[in-house]
Amino acid sequence: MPLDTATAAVAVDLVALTILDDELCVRVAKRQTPPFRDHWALPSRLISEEEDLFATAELELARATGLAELPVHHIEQLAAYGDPRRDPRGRVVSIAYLALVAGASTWTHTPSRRWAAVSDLLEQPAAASPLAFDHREILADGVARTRAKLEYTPLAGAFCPETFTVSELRHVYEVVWGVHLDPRNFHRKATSTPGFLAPTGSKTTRDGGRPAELYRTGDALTFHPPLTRHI
Amino acid sequence: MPLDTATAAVAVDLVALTILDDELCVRVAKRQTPPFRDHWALPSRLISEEEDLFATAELELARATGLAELPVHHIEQLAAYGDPRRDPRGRVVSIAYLALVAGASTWTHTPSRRWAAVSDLLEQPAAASPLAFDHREILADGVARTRAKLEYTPLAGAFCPETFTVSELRHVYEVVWGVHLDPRNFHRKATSTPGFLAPTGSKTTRDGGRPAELYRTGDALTFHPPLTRHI
DNA sequence: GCAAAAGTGTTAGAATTACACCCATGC
DNA sequence: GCATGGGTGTAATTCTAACACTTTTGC
Repeated sequence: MPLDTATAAVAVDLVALTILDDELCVRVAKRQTPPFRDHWALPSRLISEEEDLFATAELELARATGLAELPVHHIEQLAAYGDPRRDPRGRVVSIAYLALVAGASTWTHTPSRRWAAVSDLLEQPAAASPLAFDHREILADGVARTRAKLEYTPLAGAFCPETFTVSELRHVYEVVWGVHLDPRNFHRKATSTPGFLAPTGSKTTRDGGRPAELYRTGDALTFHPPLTRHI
Repeated sequence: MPLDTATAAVAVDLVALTILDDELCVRVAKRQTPPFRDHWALPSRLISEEEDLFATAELELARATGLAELPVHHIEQLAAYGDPRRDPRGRVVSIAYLALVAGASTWTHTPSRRWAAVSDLLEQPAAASPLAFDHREILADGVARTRAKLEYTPLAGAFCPETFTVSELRHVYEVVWGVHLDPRNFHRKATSTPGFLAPTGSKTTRDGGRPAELYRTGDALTFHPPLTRHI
């Protein structure tokens, strides 16, 4: 089996999500060159000889967000996309990574890079998508994965600063799932699920009203029974 | 961005699972050539110019099982593996696919291809694994995915023939999860969860005792609340 | 009849849901 | 005081878990 046959360009594409102004947003870059010139695209980089896929995704996250220091974040592999015609220039297999980041803000916006509302990008049918290549499908997969994992993992904390209140965490769920959750029942569920939250002992009044306990993300990988987003 | 830079060999690796003699088994092939000569390896094929990743996995499943006609099965993408040193011959990025198949049997065994018990392959520590490359890790990921998806999808049916009884389905859960389930509660849960089972109207006595209803896999993609494997 | 597996009923406990209600701060 | 959000109590309902019991076949 000679290894110089059947090669392809291999890229890492990034679905970097954050929450901005009560909206789930994704980092996109405007394409400067054909194909899909002036369309928005997910941040992407070809793999180098030394880096593994995960490291490549970390590097691209740092570059794409344009922040000197990466904020709290979570990265995991999403899926591989390898349709022979997904890039008109040739065979490109992309490994998509899903990143959830906190601390994004609109002042990282430039004419060619921004946080775009996911709902705006996905509402168009695939044929009229403002996104280049198959990036609409990749984004949809990333959003679906995120919605699902909030049910049974403490991942929502990745959208919050280092320490956060139960309401701030609930707000993440409400934005990502697009639902309203009962604050009292959510509080009880979050604080009583082992490994969901780690108490810090501090409090804050930044949300107004009575001071709220501050937590860190807990160490559970998954929990049972899960939270439910189904009514 | 010239596309002829940074290419890699791209392969599809297959974690094909089945249930044989009350054991979860995976299809493996003995390597005839270095590296890892005489080790077992997951079925694998380099992508061709025309096929997409899913089609490549289907082709490899047909080849690896050696069956003229593929039995009932389910295939989904598992993950991509791209460590630069995972193959000593050069950079190979593998997209692993997970296949669950029914109707496997020991008469497809040859000296170089067989269904091997997953427990035997995973019980050794990684350093002493009988599996080549990073295939132990890929197999472990595939088994973990399978165990998880049995909780909230009707996927267990993919291990059964076209039509099957509730006990046969329960047997799949017991083997894959390595637990004992109460037949009466399982029966109630399976038959009352919408989309889990589709009645056929037929019965069978092949398991002995009172005739049992035969079902097909239902059309639900996921269900809530899930089955639980936690005690 | 007897063994074996299918399937139903029942009950205690756990989890979810929908609220009423009190608490601690800023103004 | 009063508005605001934080947090606890509680009762109705639903889900789970354990197991007694009945049904329908083969032998």
